[in-house]
Amino acid sequence: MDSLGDTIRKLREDKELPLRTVAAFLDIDQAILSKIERGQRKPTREQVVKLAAYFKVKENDLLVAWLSDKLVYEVEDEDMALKALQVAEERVAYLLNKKGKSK
Amino acid sequence: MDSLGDTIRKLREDKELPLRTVAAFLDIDQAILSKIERGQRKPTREQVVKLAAYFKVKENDLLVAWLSDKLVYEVEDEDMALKALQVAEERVAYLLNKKGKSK
DNA sequence: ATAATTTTGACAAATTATGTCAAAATACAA
DNA sequence: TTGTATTTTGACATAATTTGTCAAAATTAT
Repeated sequence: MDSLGDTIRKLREDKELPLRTVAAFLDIDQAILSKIERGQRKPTREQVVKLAAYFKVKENDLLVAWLSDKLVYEVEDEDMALKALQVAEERVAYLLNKKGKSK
Repeated sequence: MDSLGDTIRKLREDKELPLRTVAAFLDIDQAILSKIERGQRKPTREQVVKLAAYFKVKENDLLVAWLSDKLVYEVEDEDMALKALQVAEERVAYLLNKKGKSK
């Protein structure tokens, strides 16, 4: 699976658009978009949503990539990264279950 | 599994120590420790390490709880929280595998 | 070679995290 | 009760991190 940056770059290059154009749509400097595409910066949630609309791809797909990027970034230099992710998963599953039942 | 805050509170209460004492050891105001124990604030990594030493519990156990707290916090109000965690897990597993092989 | 695009890095602005403080609330003892 | 220790709360200050701009350097395409 590609990183979010790779995905965005591909989408942009497929349409042969310069950074300038997409960055203008996002209302940011092209320098940032360049960095986002190469994983040196993380886009905001709003930027991801805008990009999904702009490129007409599923918003959720891009958001999953964006969120998981952030998660990986948060744990990547920790020894117990995997374990922490597993524990987090358990807890989220538990929270979701609880919320589901309360309806 | 308990949250990190609950764990810390139990450890402190077992030894019948006031917030003041442990907070002094951490070199922070007791107000913050109170909030940490109730999950209103997140401790720093250094504070977690110090606490593990102070209470003589496994540092990794506390760090896993701390990290997973942060992960849950990061995704909790997103619909695709679980999916994002799973993707992140895959990626981390992949990264670990790669690192392992390069030795 | 030159024009367009992308990348880089120094810096600024905005946001979020971390902390202090003092007063209010709570628990506990006398 | 009354007083005393402890905990909690919230307003505010400070520090750290994120997000952004800008202009120049590097790269790519004509």
